[in-house]
Amino acid sequence: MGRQGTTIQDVARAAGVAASTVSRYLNGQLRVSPATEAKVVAAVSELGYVPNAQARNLAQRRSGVIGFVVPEISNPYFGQIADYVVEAVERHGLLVLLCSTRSQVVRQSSYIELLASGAIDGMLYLGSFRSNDRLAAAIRDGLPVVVVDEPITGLPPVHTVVMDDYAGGYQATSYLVALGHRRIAFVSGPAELGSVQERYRGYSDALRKGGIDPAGQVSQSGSFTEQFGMSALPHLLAAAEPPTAAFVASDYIALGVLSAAEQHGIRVPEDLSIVGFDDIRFSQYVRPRLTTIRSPLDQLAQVGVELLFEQLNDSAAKARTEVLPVELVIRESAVPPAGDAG
Amino acid sequence: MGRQGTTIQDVARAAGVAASTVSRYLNGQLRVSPATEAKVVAAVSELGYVPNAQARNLAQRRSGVIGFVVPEISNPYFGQIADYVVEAVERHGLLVLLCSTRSQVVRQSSYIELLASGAIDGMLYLGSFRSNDRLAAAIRDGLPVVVVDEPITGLPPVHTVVMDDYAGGYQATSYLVALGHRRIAFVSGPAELGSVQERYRGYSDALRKGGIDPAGQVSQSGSFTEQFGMSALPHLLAAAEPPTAAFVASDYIALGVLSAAEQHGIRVPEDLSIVGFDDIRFSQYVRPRLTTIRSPLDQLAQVGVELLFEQLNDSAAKARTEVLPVELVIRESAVPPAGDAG
DNA sequence: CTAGGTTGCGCAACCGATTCCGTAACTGTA
DNA sequence: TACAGTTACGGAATCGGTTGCGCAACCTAG
Repeated sequence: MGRQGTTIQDVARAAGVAASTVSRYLNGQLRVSPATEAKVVAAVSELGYVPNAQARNLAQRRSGVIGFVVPEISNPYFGQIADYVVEAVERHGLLVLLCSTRSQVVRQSSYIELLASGAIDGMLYLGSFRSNDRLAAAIRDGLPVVVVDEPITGLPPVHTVVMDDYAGGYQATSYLVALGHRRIAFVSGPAELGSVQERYRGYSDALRKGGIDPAGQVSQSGSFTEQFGMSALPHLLAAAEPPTAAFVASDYIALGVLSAAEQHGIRVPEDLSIVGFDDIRFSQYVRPRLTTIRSPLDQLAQVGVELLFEQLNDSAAKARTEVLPVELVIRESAVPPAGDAG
Repeated sequence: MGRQGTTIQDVARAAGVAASTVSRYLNGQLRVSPATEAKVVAAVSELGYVPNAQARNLAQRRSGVIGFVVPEISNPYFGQIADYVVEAVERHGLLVLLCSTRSQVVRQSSYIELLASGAIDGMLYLGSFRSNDRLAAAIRDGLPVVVVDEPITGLPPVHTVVMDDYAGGYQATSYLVALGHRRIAFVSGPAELGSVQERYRGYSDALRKGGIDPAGQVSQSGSFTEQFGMSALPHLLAAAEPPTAAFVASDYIALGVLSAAEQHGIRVPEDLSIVGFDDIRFSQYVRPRLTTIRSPLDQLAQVGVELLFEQLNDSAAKARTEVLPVELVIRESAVPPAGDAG
């Protein structure tokens, strides 16, 4: 596999031709005589020659590989996006290298540096931090980059693809308001994230539209984990007037809330209605099945990859932002409040 | 970021020294005079120099990167392993590049070739096929490889880490037998996989130990998906004497079975007891909570990485196989059969 | 039969680092 | 003061490919 040093020179020697001939023939840039072709083919297969990708990349200044940086590949939400990205990129004939930074800035920077220093032709970036200097530097140096799912600040203009978090928040909350709820909690991930803020804006606007003051509602923000969901529920219950519904802007958190509710003897949806966000794969397997906002992960990946290739082909393309529509999926976890005809 | 050609030569020129001096200084292999140091440091930071990884790898014949090839990164089971691998490798100071082949042989080969041709120092491989020629070739060429989770045939001797699938099958089935079940179905993934076969062996032996003939039981094999689980349930019910329990050797499949059971009006565990396999993150959020076999993913990753570094440090180390113990986790999805005192 | 245009292929420079080898300047000892 | 032993650094080869340029040998047309 090229590791033990079967080089193009070895092949050339074995075939009795020049290395340049082997190279050009292998890259289809040269028609050779049948005799030469036979000798080269024989030498290649006999020696088991595979070109060294590093050397090729170095000489060609391209690699045929796209990098995708992601906070935590074990999170199925990101994992799903990753596979969609892989699929979309491979349709273009390139390969994808995935980097899981496990949400550590220092790792993020290491991986960005690794990828940006010649290993890839372009990068998709999904970050869980507001900004990243290394990323900014890579973009300034001309690396084609598309930011997906979570907007990043402090960057040169860059293609961006995000979900319509505002609309999602608005739809979810409007639905609860329409069911008759007046005390609707907001539970979500890190408050500093742009996506969380947008969901909250949507939530607030929907509340106001229904004549409800957002300021009077209980609101919790933490991390996108079941654990946080479990710890958030008691805070909701502790309110003077506990909410009858919650917009839990992440299905993972919602899973935790569901689990904690059962432990606390709170029935969902009878005592507490819940609308989630993302429609992860498992939302339809929990009981009650989760009413949630569906984020189009496949589109996120596809559009992101398209924008990246656009940039690859025309590096002067000016940066733009695509906002993907989301959709309310009605299942069983939200109903009219108790004592209400709905 | 090295993309627009800030080379070590540029730095050398700006600092008024030779490229070799810059290189040695940057790699800490040379003490330089304070004056030189100052000039180099200034030049590096002013030009924003970052070494080209390809060139470095080429010259050093090492990359500081480990590759991990996985069938489907969107599958949280694999995603979880991936993050554990990343963590373990990073403790050694190296980085990890992930490749999701989406279970296609041709992709697998592409990625193996990409990685093996100089991009990485070693590889962890998790395959969903019985064998892979490219992998075999890479190993023969001296690439350090550790096979994890699923044994692969047709390979040169290679370090391998797997779960104790046999013991898992045995424990799960013994538990059901002990509860009083006599008709216990077996449902699992691709029959050609070694892990599935081992689980079946454990299942059969436990049955025989309980005086039950495995041949008389209904058995279904398909893919590791919820969909397959949903389609498998009707086949169990169609039997002349439907089973009162099922050993579903994958939690994903079990989720599907659970879902289908509800649609068919079958109560779990009252009408049908279920024991799963893997203890995925969501097994505790479904209702009933899944009784299952816990696979130690963290250990799988750790041991795999240790074996890999062992090989990296001593390429003559002889291949060995580690089998990791699994554990029965008792929750709610399995109870004694109806009309039985237990 | 020769001028001009292919076709097939080799030579050598180059991609951007690392590293072996060598040398000038400096330091310490006799 | 001369000599050996550092110390600081430069030159050039090398890693394994790609590619611009050039040159025979062959083919076609006049």
